[in-house]
Amino acid sequence: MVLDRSPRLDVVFHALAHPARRAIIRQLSGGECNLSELAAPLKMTFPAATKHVRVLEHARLVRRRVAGRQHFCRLEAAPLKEAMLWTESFRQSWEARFEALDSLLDEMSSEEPSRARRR
Amino acid sequence: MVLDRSPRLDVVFHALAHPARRAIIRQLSGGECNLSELAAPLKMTFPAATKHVRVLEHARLVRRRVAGRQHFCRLEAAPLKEAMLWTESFRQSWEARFEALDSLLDEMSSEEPSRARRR
DNA sequence: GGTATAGTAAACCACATGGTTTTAGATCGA
DNA sequence: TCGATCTAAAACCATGTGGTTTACTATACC
Repeated sequence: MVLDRSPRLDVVFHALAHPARRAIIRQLSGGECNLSELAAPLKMTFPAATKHVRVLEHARLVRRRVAGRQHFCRLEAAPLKEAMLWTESFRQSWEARFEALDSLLDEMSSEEPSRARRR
Repeated sequence: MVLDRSPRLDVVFHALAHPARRAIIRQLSGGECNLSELAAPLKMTFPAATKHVRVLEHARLVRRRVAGRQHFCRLEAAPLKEAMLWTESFRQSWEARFEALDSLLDEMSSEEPSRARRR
């Protein structure tokens, strides 16, 4: 059972609530990147971008590996899974309204992984 | 395809990032409630609680129906579905790390709806 | 009509968030 | 060693968030 009163869910959902952080997650889903690579596509200064990475780390959605002067980041799926479980816990009571979800997910699953990427 | 740069995802994830608002959603998953019923279990003043309801309305997660002096609220599944679709868009690239999710979801689906409620 | 009830609105407060600029430190390569 | 590169850290600022108290409006009930 996933509890509503969960500080972890607080920070995970908050981390997902900013487009720049979702873009970072999207980019990291293609593989490890260092901070400069992550900051480059974002329309903000480097310090601002690294602050967003810190928020993602705090939510344990991103893990950092230091190699010399470069800091490589990679995704961590577990917290996202926890967030999905919370959402999924309503499936029973919302079954009728969720009826179209399964077919949509099936569509996406049948797509090529590369087609599922954006930009 | 679900875009990272989506104001709707911003407000939906932000709405989900507070335990009081998740508790409201949880309560509404059991059926329509008026504002007093929603505010009662929350450890805050009534105006604070109704502000949270407004945030949920702004995210279109909650719809309001006015009947006399009472305002009844009910859940709206669509935005939550959109949030789940964004998360699901990583399933392909994270397949290995998501491997345990399906079985967990199956477990939950086999539970009674009433057992899936909390508190 | 008068009173209790359901909810709104506004003013206010402390603190968090998201951004900037500037300064500084560590490491790599020539 | 020296300069370029990668990142951190700090100070600062505007705005947003989450909460309160107080005052008000509108509806229901006796």
